[in-house]
Amino acid sequence: MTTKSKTTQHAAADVFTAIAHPARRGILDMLASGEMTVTTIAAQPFGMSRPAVSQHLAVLLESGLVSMETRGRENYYQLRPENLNEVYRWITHFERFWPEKLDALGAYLDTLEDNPHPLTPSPLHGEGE
Amino acid sequence: MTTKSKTTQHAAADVFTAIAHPARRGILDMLASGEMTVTTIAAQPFGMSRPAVSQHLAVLLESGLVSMETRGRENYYQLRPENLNEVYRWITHFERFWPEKLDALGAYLDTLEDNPHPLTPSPLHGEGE
DNA sequence: CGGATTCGTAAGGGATCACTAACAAGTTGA
DNA sequence: TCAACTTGTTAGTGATCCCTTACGAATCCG
Repeated sequence: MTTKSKTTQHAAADVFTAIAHPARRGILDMLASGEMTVTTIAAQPFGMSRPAVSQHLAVLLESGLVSMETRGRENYYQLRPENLNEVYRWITHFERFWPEKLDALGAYLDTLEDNPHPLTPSPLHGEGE
Repeated sequence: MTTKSKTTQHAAADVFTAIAHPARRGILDMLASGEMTVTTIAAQPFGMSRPAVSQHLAVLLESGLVSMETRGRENYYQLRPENLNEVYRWITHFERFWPEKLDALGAYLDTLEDNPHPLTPSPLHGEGE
């Protein structure tokens, strides 16, 4: 049912907004090395407390850029780059200024969208533009 | 340049922040069809006044995503996709999850940064969905 | 069982953003 | 020169964001 107010801080799950914050990009960069817990991420010199990291992770989670898996008392966050495809698609929109090599990748990401990983809850890529 | 307080509203010229707003992306989409004036852009059903568009253009201008050229009493805004390369580069950072075709384009955009040739806007290409 | 972890979330305040209305400066054409 | 047009900018308000502190729930280990 798309619970609207889940985290009290934000209402939309826009991917562009999610990657707008440098800390959020840094978190995604870290997650590219493998799944991590909140404590591990917050241990890095991000300059903010663990709750702040947790809130950023909530934004990333709702935008679909990361996924969470609870194992014991630890929550492991994993990168979910498929949902980055919305940004990629938009940038590809300007491909007429660039080489056409982008087109091939765009098609590939297209197939990813049709056949996502079984873990992905696919939280609606609406936002018709 | 890099005058800090130029528009009173923002302080940073972050490209990620610039493309975070849907209206700003819409403006960039329009500019992909060719250079336009503020009046032409504001004439589209964006749902906001001309000053609002002007302020969004100021953000885009400072982020380097667009450039302005004053001709007579009209200001023509042109798309500057090379500066979108920062976003593209970051997304490429996750290329290990994607095909390696991205790498070639990244290098090409690198050369674009050094040699920004005049872009060739296709007037009215009918780029709709 | 009880203390130590790990974590998400509520509450609060400070900062920034986004928009509208009003104004001032520069340009065009008669 | 004067009126019309195009534009950027300022002031001001309402909303949103981001972070910290504090708290409660759940889990692991001795």
